[in-house]
Amino acid sequence: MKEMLDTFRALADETRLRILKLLETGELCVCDITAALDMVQPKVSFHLKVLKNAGLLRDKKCGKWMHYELDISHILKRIVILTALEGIPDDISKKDRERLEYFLKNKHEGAFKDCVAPIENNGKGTKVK
Amino acid sequence: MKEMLDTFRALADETRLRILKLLETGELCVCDITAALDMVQPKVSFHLKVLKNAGLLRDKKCGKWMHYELDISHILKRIVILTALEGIPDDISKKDRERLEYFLKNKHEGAFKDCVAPIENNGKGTKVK
DNA sequence: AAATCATATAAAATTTATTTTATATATTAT
DNA sequence: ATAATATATAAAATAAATTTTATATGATTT
Repeated sequence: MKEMLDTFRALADETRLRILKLLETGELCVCDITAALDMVQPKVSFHLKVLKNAGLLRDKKCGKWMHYELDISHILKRIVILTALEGIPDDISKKDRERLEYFLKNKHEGAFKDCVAPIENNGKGTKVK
Repeated sequence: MKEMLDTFRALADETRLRILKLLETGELCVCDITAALDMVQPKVSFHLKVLKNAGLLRDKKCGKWMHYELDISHILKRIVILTALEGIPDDISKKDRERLEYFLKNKHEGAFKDCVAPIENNGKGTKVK
């Protein structure tokens, strides 16, 4: 039951649903998401951590950036995620995506160049070194 | 998004998942659920209200009893409910059901005799008279 | 090597959710 | 009519989650 609860708790927040929606089309770094949602960075990091601990996201280090992406390894989680994404109306997620596109245009080049292997998630929010 | 969030928030609680699991096999009154979960009645009423406001339950008055049952009218909700129920391990829900069976055996007869039509749910927790 | 950038985390402040306790209302039983 | 039962709700107490603010760490650029 614990894992189930973590999943539902992770999905029970507007900010986190918006993050999942943004990641629908592929991985993004924290600053991308921060720009898209127009929020302060520690807040975004907090929510990313909740999603990661629930097993809904995976992260990987890319130079000084940390990339996050959906983890749809379990069919159960996938159903829940898709159900969640289905319910997000266009007017909110559209604005998020517009801010993201604008940010990406002005973003310094050289990003994405030296990504390392995904960091394993031990389910407790602490990285395995 | 509001409705989606209400649904996930409603599912993000162990007590409420246990209630949904109990209602899987049919409607029950508040005292049945209270006995099964071994909790105080106002607590159970509180959680029933959360579930009802999220549109996951319907209620109907049966004499002095108030019966609650799953509302699986929307396919989306149904998927989420089923996903939730799937994840509840047997050892917890089995105990709940044992207490329920015991309570039902000793319950005064005459229940279920004069149920009235389901009370309409306006989505805000207040009954439509 | 110093400055800058991206991110995480810790602590405090705030908000939201849950639980408890007491009580009110309606229904049924005596 | 009175007592007992089933439930809801309100208020207070408690607990949990979120947000803010400040700061630390590691990577990159200059």
